[in-house]
Amino acid sequence: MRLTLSARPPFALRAVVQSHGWARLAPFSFDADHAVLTYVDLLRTGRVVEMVINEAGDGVTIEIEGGLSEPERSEVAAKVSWMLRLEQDFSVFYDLAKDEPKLNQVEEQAQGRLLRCPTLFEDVVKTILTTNTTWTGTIRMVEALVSRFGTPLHTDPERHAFPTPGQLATTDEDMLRSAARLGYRAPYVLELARAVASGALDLESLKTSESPTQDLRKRLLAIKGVGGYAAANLLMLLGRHDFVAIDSWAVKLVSHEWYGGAPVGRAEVEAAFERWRQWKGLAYWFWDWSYRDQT
DNA sequence: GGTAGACCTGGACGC
DNA sequence: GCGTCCAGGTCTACC
Repeated sequence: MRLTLSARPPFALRAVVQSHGWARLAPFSFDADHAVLTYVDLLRTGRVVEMVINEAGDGVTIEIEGGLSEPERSEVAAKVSWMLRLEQDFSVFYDLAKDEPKLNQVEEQAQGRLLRCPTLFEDVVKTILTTNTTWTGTIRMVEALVSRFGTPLHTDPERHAFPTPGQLATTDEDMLRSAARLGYRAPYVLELARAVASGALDLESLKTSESPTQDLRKRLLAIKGVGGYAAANLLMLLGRHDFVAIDSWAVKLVSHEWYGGAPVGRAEVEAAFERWRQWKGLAYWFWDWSYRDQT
């Protein structure tokens, strides 16, 4: 079965996929040669499907093996639209970026959309697994979580959907430490999964919340394992770009760009992008750091 | 509000 | 092959 979805222009699937590393984390995969994004998902009906997403016309097509019921079609369309931010409008950011040489490429290259997972739960777990580790460590931990706890794809049992909060809630800390090698992050992921599974934490409601960004930030910071860096990243995924996700790399880049390599702190990173106000997160994200491979 | 130390893993390095 | 050191954010305890 094939679904077709249109996107608000400008749109480029490759730009969304390459916006950050999520496409390299299971159950995503990306065929760079053919620009095909795939994602294995557990639908509400209990069926596991592989979404094969291609750019086509002014949007994307989604191919799924076999037929889909009408509720399943609606669910797939809504999830892909959310994951790729097909409807998001970046025109204000593009107008601001036109006069900045380090950002004037963003509209032409259709940058602005950041790939995200279908649930905020999955985005939060993955973000926690990016903290205090290397990128290869994150890939390894996510792969272990998915393969060990996720529901397998019927047509390819080697591939699995991302585990639901309920699936993770029934495990224990020792299992997360030994089977997925999450280390000290294990209790954070377990506590989050149990809170969401029990209904004590309605994480998904944040996706449509109209609360001020500061309020959303406070709610994210209340999650164990989510600090300033993780909260800023998650706000970006929620479409709120008011904060820069300051990690050691951000500090290094800002030091090199504005301070001649001298040591700087969080305040200097914030100050460097202050003029971009509600777009400062995106301005940092898509700043032309082309010299960085030399740093 | 600011700071120090612990948390855990894997990679780099020296022997 | 083994041991040591280090990088990576967040939490807790303490001032």
